[in-house]
Amino acid sequence: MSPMTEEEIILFHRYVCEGIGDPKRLMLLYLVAERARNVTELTQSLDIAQSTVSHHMRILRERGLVTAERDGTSIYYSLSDPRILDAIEILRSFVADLLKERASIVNRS
Amino acid sequence: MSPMTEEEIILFHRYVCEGIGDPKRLMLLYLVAERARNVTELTQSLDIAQSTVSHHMRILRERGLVTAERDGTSIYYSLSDPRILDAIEILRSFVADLLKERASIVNRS
DNA sequence: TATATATATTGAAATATATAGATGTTTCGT
DNA sequence: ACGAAACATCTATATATTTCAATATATATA
Repeated sequence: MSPMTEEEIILFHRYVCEGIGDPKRLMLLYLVAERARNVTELTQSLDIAQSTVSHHMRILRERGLVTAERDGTSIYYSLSDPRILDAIEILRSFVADLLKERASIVNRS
Repeated sequence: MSPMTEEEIILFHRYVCEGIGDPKRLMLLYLVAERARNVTELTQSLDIAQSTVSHHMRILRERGLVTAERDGTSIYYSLSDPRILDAIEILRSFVADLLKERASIVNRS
């Protein structure tokens, strides 16, 4: 739990935070974490333009969060490392508790 | 590890991703995770305008990532939940491995 | 109550990001 | 080699975000 240097922070931000820094990309990460999916499938799941999906997948790929594998004309994306979802799940439990807490504060008034 | 609904993704993004979505805020999180610090201390540590620190702390506070406690004219911020750093540390190890791997690929050429 | 200190808020400028449409590239089948 | 399908890239636009300076607010002290 040693503090990050400023340089490490910059890298961490670029690789991880920018990666998960958009709701659409989070959904894409969950979709490819479930199983490898190609761009067409992802486009259909999210109801956004194909070029937008490609753009997001490029960001995820450049940052090492997903891996791409070609099969014919399709490109299948997968989650590159289980730790990504592990961490997201921890934060997810935090948010769940936080929202519960905030809801109870509202109801108490 | 159940998939998030779209609504949960939106909330998760708002609370966590937007929170850690800036390098300066990441540094601020690490600083207040170490020990409670007031705005003046944080401003000196980061070499940015005081109003900018206040702005970032507001974002962290609104999203429940830090808690604020007044002591006289000062306001001391602390990390609100250890899980936040736990998750960041997991992702940090992922990024460390990723960079090692990419460095070795570069050197191999 | 007046002054100083600490923090928050507002407003404006610069920068970054998401998105879609159009077009380019790659691969496969014919 | 040609056409179709899948994906990537480019360009432009709309929107969001970061930042600082100026100002406001809150607290303590003389």
